[in-house]
Amino acid sequence: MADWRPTLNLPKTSFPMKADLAAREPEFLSFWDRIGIYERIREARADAELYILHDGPPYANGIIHMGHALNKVLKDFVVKAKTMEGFDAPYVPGWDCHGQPIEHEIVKAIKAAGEDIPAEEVRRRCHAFAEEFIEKQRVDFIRLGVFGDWYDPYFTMQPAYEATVLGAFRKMAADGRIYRGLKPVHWCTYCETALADAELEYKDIESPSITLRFKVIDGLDDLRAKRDVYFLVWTTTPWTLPANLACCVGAGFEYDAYETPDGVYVMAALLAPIVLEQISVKEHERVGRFTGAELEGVVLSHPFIDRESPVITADIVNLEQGTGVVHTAPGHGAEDFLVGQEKGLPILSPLDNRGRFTSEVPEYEGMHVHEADPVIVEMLREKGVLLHYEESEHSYPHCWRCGSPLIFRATDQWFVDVNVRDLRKEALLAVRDVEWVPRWGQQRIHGMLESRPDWCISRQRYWGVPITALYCNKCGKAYYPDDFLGKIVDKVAEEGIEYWYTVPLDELTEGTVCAECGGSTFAKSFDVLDVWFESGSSHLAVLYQGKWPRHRWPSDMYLEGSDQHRGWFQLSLLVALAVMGGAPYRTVLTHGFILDDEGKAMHKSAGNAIPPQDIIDEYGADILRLWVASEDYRTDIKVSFDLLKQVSESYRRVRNTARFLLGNLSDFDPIVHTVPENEWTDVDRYAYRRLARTVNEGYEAYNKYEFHVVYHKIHNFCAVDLSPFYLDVMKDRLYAEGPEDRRRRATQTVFYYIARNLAKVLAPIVPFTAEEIWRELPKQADDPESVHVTLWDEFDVPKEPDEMEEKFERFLSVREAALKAMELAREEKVIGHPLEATITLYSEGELYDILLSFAEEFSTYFITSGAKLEKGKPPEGTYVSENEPGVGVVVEPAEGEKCERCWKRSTTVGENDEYPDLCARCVGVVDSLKYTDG
RNA sequence: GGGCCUAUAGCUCAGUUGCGGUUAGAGCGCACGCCUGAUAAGCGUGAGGUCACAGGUUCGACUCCUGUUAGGCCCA
Repeated sequence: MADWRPTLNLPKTSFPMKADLAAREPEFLSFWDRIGIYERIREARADAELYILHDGPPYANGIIHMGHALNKVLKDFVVKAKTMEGFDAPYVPGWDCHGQPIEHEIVKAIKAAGEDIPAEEVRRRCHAFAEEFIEKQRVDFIRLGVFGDWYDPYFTMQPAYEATVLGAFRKMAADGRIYRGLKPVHWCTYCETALADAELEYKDIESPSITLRFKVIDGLDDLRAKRDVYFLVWTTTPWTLPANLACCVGAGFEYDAYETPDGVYVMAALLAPIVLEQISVKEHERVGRFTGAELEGVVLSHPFIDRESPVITADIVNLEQGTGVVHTAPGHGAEDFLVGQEKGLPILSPLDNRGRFTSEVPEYEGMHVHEADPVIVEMLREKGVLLHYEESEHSYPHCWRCGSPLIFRATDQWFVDVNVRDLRKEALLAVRDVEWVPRWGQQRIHGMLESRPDWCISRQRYWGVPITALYCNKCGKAYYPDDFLGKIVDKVAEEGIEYWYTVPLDELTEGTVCAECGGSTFAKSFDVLDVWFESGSSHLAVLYQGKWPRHRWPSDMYLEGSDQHRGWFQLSLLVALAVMGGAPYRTVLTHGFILDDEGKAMHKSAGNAIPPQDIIDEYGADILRLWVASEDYRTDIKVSFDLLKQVSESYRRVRNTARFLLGNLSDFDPIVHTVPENEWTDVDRYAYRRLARTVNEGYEAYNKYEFHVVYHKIHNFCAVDLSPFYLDVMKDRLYAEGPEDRRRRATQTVFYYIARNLAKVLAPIVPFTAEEIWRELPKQADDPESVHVTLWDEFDVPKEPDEMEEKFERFLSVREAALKAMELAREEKVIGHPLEATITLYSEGELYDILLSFAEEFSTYFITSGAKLEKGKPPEGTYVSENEPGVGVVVEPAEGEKCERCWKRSTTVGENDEYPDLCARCVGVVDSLKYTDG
């Protein structure tokens, strides 16, 4: 029997079925590097409108995790999509370099080695540390297929950047937004230094837990008419009592007043039974009930100092323990401080650096706070205000260096006043003009801004941009006039922050006189700026400063995790409003966090983290990216190897679809063989329309940043329209007709459009695979080397499905019935392969007319050897369609013999003497090949 | 404890313009079958859902309201 295979046009391509992405992707990376893809795109879009996605800098202290990967991939989706939409979308990646975590690592290592290192060397090591991780992260980000200015990124430790940060500080100072004030910080009285949160070690300690009474001296007149009235207050830190300035109640809680033999006691209603028991009061009678809000304004007297302590409402009160009345010392607690700020309380912190009471508390002057608790408790007992005492164990912060218990102590700090020039109000307004994706982002940041206190911008650390002020040695007043700061900004721009540390003091202070006291000697400030102040200035350094060409202020988009509503989004906004008078972004897009497959947050410490590198090694960056695209990032998203496996199955479907298209284009040259649309067959037109809709809807979804919609559209197009229908049905035409058959060329034309546009619409999501498809694709004259330089093609299609589509959808529904009928026939062993069958469809009415227009191609669309349409009701016992009532399908074995070339059954097989095993069509084709092949 | 958010088949998502209306859809995976000219592919058929739970509004709720549960981010 002759082998007819050589006479068929079977698919031929070097595009492999197996992606082997882990191995192949690096080849594309070096290709992109070789052609300078980023610059290539810049050149191609030189005259295009700008679109600026400004990169939020990741912190340079570790290798990347899934959160980084998610964030950078989403950014890359936006940048690549905008680029293909026609914008010039430069992307300058950045890194956040200063700050406590890096300093902590370095200092820890120094400590472990027992070294004694000057601050200058600490900074040098921090610098090197940051550089090391920038390089590691850079390599990993590039590996993800992210395009950007990787050879010229921004770092917050670049001198120009540091100068920009100081410039922002200078501008705010000039506008009177900066002030110095007191704020409590964790303080070690032995090391005499402030500690950052990460330097705290929590240990359980025993401490006194006391309940005492504060006498009411104003308010609650009715009750006081008869008896003395007291509020019961609970605390575990008696030593902070000298700094008490208020007592807090919860506005919404209920408070009861109880008459007792010792006076009237006020406490939270819910806690009263426990408290009364504790203080051993057996006789009591409720004589009043108030809400916390009603108690605001009552004035208490301090139990042992001649001072008033007003009752105020605050949401720091809880009813888990104590009395529902909270002793409040704004100088000694973070919550107390915030309450104090809100209610306008002063800040009192009568302690010196070594933790000893100052002359502000004459009774205990010189006493160390760690000795004060028992002394104060004893005094309270003597005065008769102590109602209950016990020891209790609880978790308390200790110094990571010396291990001693810490205190909260108010210290001088630098602040940005959020009320000067209505900064906070401006922010609340600005937020309304920004597009938030998803929408609720606006509510979230608005809520945070509403309650935001002044911004404390100073830190007592080594590794950061110094607050370049002087302090008068005589009066302590800070000196930082505009011209002084201006000179320093210029120097830092050249030399970096080391300038400040190394410049001789004389050079700075020459001829300077303190405006406050006339003093002429000064000391340098060694506070550094909050790193949020630095990263919050990135828009100035990157967009405005002019170092990066083709940038402008403000940006079009900020894109970060939803935690940044409090962080970068908010602080960038404050800096931008203060310095530039507007928001630094037009759109803010936020994504959720990464969860494991059980929906639990992914943390290295929880042991459920999957490093991006593992995914790349096993599946490749395109799979990781496709996973990102498959999920709706607006909520938190899960990742697991099972999930990735699922994504890679979907990937294979799309890849194989592309491969099939490419395989059937091996003899197609678009310049020579393109067939105009008016010569296409109906199914080609329908397939092309499906392509047009998929692509247009895909671009629309890109525009709305709904990448999961793009993913599902493309996948559905491949898995519903193409593979099981158009591609399957066209095989006979492509394989068995002569190469130059006009209808075959028409289908190839559509295949070509599909493959080409599939590559384009896929490009932002799977840049490697899209490039691989593009490379295999027959080229047109002015096609660029890389798909990423191309522009998307918009398709002109009617908004609503037109008659052609509607008829086709209807036909496809009938086709389902035909397939079902064939499945039943297969079960009954009437047929095996569809080509062994012939089909008769019964229909009437309007549907008959529709089907009639498809009847000529029935056997093509059903992939059977024969098919015909009959008007009228189906005979008894025929399979009837579920979706299309009245449509019946009869499946019978096809007549004739199997053609050995095209495998269809035909009564024409055997008619030709020269080719007795071929059908008439194939005889014709083979005959014509004889002449063309010579 | 507070603010913001999430919850539809085993999995990923739709569910018709931020505003209620027949039997809640698709793909993947799974099971079974076909093919062996897309072959570590392709085709077909099928089984999977109390729309987290509980109330309420309504003629009617996946959709609106309240509460609960579970989870996330931020804060305390």
